[in-house]
Amino acid sequence: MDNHTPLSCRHCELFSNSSNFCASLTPDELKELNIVSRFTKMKRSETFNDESLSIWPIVAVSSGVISLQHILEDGRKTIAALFMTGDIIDLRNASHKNRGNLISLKKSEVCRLSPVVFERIVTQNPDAQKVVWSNLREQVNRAIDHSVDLAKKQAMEKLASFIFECKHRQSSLIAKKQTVTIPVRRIDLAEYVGMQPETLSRCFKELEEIGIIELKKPLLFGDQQPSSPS
Amino acid sequence: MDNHTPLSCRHCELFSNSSNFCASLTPDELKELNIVSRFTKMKRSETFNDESLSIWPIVAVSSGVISLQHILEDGRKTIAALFMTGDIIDLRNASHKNRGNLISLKKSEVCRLSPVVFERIVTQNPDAQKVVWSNLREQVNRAIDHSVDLAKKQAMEKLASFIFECKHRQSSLIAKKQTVTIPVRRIDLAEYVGMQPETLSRCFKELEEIGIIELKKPLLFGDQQPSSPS
DNA sequence: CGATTGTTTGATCTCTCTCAATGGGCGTGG
DNA sequence: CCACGCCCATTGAGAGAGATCAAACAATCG
Repeated sequence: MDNHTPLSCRHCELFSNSSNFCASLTPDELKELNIVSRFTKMKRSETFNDESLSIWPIVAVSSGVISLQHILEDGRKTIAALFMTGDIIDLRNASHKNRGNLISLKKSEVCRLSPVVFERIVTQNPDAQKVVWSNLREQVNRAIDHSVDLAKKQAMEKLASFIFECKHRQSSLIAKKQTVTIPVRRIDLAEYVGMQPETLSRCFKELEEIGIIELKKPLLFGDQQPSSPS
Repeated sequence: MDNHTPLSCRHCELFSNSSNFCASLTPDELKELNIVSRFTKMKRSETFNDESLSIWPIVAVSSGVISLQHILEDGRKTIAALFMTGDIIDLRNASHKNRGNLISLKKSEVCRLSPVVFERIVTQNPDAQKVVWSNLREQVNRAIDHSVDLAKKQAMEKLASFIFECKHRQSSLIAKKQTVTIPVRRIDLAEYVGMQPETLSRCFKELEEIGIIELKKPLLFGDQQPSSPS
């Protein structure tokens, strides 16, 4: 029965989780899309090059974290958005000027989709359309919420917001435990929330001293148990 | 020949400008949508109330500026996004917690659309679908760009970015002149770019002293002639 | 196991926020 | 149409939060 499923899709989160795009496709559509797509594993700091993006401007994130980075003239870097499992990155509109770079922040799996077939399927299949649109609106909301966080003056508030953003994104996957995994490095987090790594470190330290959170030892992609501030 | 066009649509920007949503509809679709929609004029600081938004979570902006404001517990206000002519605000996903308030920043005209009919038309009509989808992606990009601007440390850079954002949004409408109209008040602008009105005022002053820009006298919704910094 | 990269801590500086006060524009009401 | 009042914009002086610089420590990767 599973013979219809393309090999590279069998273990993919996007296919096996019903709320994701590929799970909403018919077997034929899935097969059709699979043929013109490229399933790719990425290491940390691996970047999508521009030629690849002009051919495949649509990227579905299967696992890991993909960042959209903007690099300013003077070398400052900013992580404008974070994409995680289930997100469909659509860079077709952004083609004009500095759209930024797509860079993986850890080991990730992505599927680069053919825009032609993708668009046809979305037009044909109402279920797929719903999923894509819902995800896109989700991205708008997240980006707007992120703007609000960045506009907030206090560094501590930004960090708290980020922790809750992580919790919110993970709540659908994991059971409701008091642990939040921060899936990126301190430096990346700092660039995402628009502050310096040093300041971020001080905030973590302060939160831990007050007793609001507790940091796991390995600290690399560490976990935390926050109660509810703000 | 124009008898098929609903009265309230005849002079609406969304109908008369081909790049907008209503212009992509068939006469029948337009009529159908018009019946279940509410064309509304809004004054400055007028707010969409929650009941209205739960019935009509989709708002098309015909003219003016609509802001999405988030109010924090301690009273600080943040303008998270600005919507202008052609934008289709879709708040269906945002229903969970604090989605913020939709507030008009000047005299505006909006059309509140029925989600049911809207969704059906978008599913049926590929042209309409393209327009809506494109606008949604545009909103994602704008929100992301805005995040980048907010993350930038320098106040001057934020202001410069905003001026160019205005220019970019107006370029499709007006001829290429060196004038940019800032469609909102100083206070609103300050809340949008995440700084204080005082700081903003100082930035304008400095830009003018350097000779980069020139402010029109009436200053209310004033114009400016920027050359190209950054 | 060494080299490299990331994280933390400390001290100093600077930009922006805050508070306060003045002046100008616009809308309201006469 | 004019006068009043309110809100917004501007300017100034002071303080605080975060940025920056520098260096030690921890962790990862080959």
